[in-house]
Amino acid sequence: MTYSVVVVDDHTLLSQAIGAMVNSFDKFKVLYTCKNGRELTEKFSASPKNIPDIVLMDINMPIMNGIETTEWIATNHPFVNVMALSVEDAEKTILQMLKAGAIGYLLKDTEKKVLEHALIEVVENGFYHTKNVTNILLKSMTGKSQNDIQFRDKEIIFMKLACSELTYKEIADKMNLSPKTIDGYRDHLFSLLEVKNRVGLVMYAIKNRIYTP
Amino acid sequence: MTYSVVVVDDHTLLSQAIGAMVNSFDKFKVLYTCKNGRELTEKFSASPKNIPDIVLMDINMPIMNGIETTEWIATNHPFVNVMALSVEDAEKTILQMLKAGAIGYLLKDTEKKVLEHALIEVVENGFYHTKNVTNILLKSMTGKSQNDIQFRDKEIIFMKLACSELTYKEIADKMNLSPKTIDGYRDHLFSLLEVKNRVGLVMYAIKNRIYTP
DNA sequence: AAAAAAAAGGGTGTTTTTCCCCTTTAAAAA
DNA sequence: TTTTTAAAGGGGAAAAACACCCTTTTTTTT
Repeated sequence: MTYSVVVVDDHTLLSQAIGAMVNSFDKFKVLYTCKNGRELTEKFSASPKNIPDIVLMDINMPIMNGIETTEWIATNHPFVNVMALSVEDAEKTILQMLKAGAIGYLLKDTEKKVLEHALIEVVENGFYHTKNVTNILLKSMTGKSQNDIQFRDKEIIFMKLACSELTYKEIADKMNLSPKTIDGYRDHLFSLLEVKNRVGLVMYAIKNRIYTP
Repeated sequence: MTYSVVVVDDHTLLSQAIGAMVNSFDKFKVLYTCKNGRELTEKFSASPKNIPDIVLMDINMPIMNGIETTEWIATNHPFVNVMALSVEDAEKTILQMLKAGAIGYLLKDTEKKVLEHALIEVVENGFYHTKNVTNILLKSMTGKSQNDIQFRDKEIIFMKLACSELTYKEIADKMNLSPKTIDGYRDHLFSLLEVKNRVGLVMYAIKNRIYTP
C-alpha cells in the first residue's frame, strides 16, 4: 500500500525538492503540491480524491499561512496528518503549528532517511515519534502538556490493535509480548483514560485519532 | 437538546416555509438556508459551526444540484444526515439521491406532523423509517437491496448502546428486556454482520453511521 | 546517588462475553 | 391456511475480559 502526500510551500524549488524526495520512497507518492493554504482548501473541497494521508506544510506562506491551514484541516479533515516544515528552529511558530493540530515538525534541510522514517512513523503509529519531544516543548513553554496524555512506548500500537477484533492473547502474539504484559497495558490505560472496558478504550482511540475507522 | 437543520432549496418561498415549519418544532432549529449546493459547501467549509445535524435538500437546483451536493456531504461530512425533498414522486431522481447517500425523502407538501416525525426518527434512530420503503424501491429497480442490512426492530437501539461502556446486563436493564434477549440480539447481529466480537460490532456501527462517536 | 517511573511479566479469582442448544407466541408470507 | 420469520426468553459451558495482587530490571528524574 502506498500513502499519498501533499506538499504545501510557496517556494516552488523547495516543494519540488521535497516532493522528489517523497516520490523516491516506495511507500509514498506526492498527490500534488500547493503554493499556499487557500490552494489546499480548494483542492480538498473539490474532490475527496484530493485528500491525502499526509500534508507536509510550510509555516510562512502568503494568502493563508500554515497555522490557519492546519487549523482548517484539523476541523474539516481531522484524519489527515499534518507535519510542519520549518526553515529554522523558530520555537514560537512551531508551537503554534502543534497547537493548531500538526503532529510533528521537520526542518527543511532534513536528510532523506529522517524524512522517510518520519513518514513511516506517521502512517504506522499515527504519531511522529517527536511528538514526545513536542510535548516536552509544549510543557516547557505553556506549563501543562496540552490535554493529551503521555502514552508508554507500545501502548499506542496496543490501542490500535485493541480496536480490531483480535483477542488480547492474539494481540500479545502479534506484538511478541506475554499476554500478561498486554494485561498490564490494558489495566494501565483503563485507569489512565478512565474507561471501564474495551469499548471505552476503542472510543477513546477513535475520538483521539489514534485509530481511524 | 435541539438539533440544527439546514434547508437547501432555490425557491426562497418554499425554503422559508419549510424553515418556519422546522422552527416551530421545539427540538429543531434552522441554522441557515442555502439556494444551491455551492452555497452549502462554502458554508460547511467556512466553519465547523456551520455543520448541522440534518440537511433538507431539494433535488433540482442551479449551479450544484441535490445529487452532487449529497455526494459531497457523504464523503466530506459523513455524519450529516441528508433528507431529500422532492416536488413530485420522480422515482429516478429519488433513487439517485438515495444512492448518493440521502437517508430518506419527503414530498414538499408534507404535513407538519409527518415532517416532525421524520426529523425525530432521524436524530433518534439514525434512519428515517422510510428507509425500509426506500429499500423496497431500490430492490424493485436495481434488483439487489443496496448493500445495507435489514435490522430487526430494537437492534439499532441495542447497537448504539453496545457502543457505550455498558455491559449487556446494563443494556438489558436500560431496554427493559431480559439479558437473554440481549444475548439473542448480539448473536443474531454477530452472524448477520460477520463480526467476531463486540469490538467488531462497534466498528460496524461506526462505519455505517449507526453510532456517531 | 536515591527515588520514581517505565517496561516486562507472574498468580489468582471474579465477572462478562461468547457460543451453543432449545421454547413459546405472535406476526408475515406463501 | 400452512409455513416462515420475528421477537422474546431459558440453560449451560467455555473462553475472554477484567481486577488486583506482586516481582524484577532498566531508565529517568530529582
